[in-house]
Amino acid sequence: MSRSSPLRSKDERRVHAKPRIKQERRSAGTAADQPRYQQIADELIARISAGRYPVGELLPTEMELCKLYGISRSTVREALRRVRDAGLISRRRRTGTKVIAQTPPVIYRQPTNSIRDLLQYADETRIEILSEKRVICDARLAALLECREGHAWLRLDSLRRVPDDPRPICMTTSYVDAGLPDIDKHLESNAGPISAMLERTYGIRIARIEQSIQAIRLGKQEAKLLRADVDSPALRAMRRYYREDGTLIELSDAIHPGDRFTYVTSLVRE
Amino acid sequence: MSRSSPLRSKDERRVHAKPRIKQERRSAGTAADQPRYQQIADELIARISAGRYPVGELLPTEMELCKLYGISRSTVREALRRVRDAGLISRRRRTGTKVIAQTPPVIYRQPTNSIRDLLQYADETRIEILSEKRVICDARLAALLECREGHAWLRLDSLRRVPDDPRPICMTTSYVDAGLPDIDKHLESNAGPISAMLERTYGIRIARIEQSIQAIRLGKQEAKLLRADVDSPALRAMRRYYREDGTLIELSDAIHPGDRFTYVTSLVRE
DNA sequence: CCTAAACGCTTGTCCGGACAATTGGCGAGG
DNA sequence: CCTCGCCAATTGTCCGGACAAGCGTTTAGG
Repeated sequence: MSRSSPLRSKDERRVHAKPRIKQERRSAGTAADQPRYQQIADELIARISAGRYPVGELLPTEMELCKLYGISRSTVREALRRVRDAGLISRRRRTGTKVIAQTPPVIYRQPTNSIRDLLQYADETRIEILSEKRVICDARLAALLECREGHAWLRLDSLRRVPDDPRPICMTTSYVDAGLPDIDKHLESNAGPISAMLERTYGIRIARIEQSIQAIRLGKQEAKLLRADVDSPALRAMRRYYREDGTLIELSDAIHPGDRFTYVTSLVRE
Repeated sequence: MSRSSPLRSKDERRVHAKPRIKQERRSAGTAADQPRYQQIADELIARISAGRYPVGELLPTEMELCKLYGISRSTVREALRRVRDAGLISRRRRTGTKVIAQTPPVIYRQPTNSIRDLLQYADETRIEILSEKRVICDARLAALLECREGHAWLRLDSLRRVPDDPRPICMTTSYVDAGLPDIDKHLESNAGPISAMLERTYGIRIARIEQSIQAIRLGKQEAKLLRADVDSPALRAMRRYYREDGTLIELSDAIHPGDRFTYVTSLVRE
């Protein structure tokens, strides 16, 4: 591909050239009934994938690609946009277009439309608040909540039930930053996930959630609260909710009896 | 906003108008030091969010937006592209631009760059195959593997260890479709995740993964294999791997002793 | 009344051009 | 030798125009 196809003459360009090109492609058997920019994008992706443009190197500049393929800069840019959206290149003014990956990164998306989905509580579950109190971090709690000693949090203990079953499906200990105004009142009147309430009420944007799931053995008190057997297995899901700036805004620690709860996720490839 | 600002005159347009606009915005305190298309996109999103353009209704056509904001069609299209990428509108020729959602869907993405991340096995773990045999589905297995009775699968039992610890971190039972040519040989010589091998070797594209996690009690045999206590809690992670057409291509059922494994996920808001 | 062709509206594709913003690199001056 | 300012290269933004493609709608014909 070292030959540089010359720019088409003005007359050729004046009439929309795409149909002619498509005809060519069709007759050549390539059968690319796609817009030109998509063809270019596919070709660039193929070349990167083949190592023709190695990772770390620069792609030809936009103008060079224009000449190379005999197309306008808009079309080149549209193609490069696709390649960029595929995660293969990054672009910077003056520097140019750098190849950053050889193959599109495999990304599985968790189609979580709400934090509700993450928590997997059906709408009909109900929450029963056991206690709500203000706590000041000692060293241990400060480590858990990633703050300095002395910081104040609101601790909420609760049970969650489904209708018509006296046995709770989980017990949860939640910590919310006590610095939020009227947070105690809002917590009491809140029905759904705390994180959703925080977003709604305070305009906080939860940018990241870290979740860790573990199998544990139920202790005596937990078993009693959950109406389960002592030493029976349980699922412990600890979730940390972070703001955009990386500060922790909420932590919840939920314990589910093993026979009453299964955590299900679905990952869809992008 | 019923007044239709007239298109700027040719002279005004000849000199790039953006700086002037930015100046206006700045002096107005709106402080939108952003490209024009982004401003338009933000405004459209705000209006949709406010119900000014209700869900199900049509947005003004591109040409109408051109006149409304006094900008070119390219800029309008760039703005609409953003709004579409935000998931608020869908566009169709002749029909126009339809509002399909009032607020951007909250999407948390699990930045899983490989199935390795999902499995959370560090690179240094090693697999020890216990047995590998061909099985024919009876009714129970057919239900588990979502196939008809009589279908053949390859069943693989294995342990996974970290170096310098005789206690395995998990035992896994995997089922792979036996219809794949030479699958038994490929399984034996395979080191990493089976799903990755399937993609590599057979060009299979795994489109979806369903994962369910549960807390269970270790049985006698499992405890012995895992060198853990009988009745101690364990995490059971069952994963089903599906192809594009929805057929199951692999199932793996992993059991981790509760004290040796924590399942961690990180969700990042888009 | 029904069907099919023609029409025209709206988005999609592509062009060529102009200037802005950013930034790596070079050269002048200290 | 180092620093600062200028230059030039490259991508970003925006314009105006032309035609294509797809598809409701209308209309002509049966």
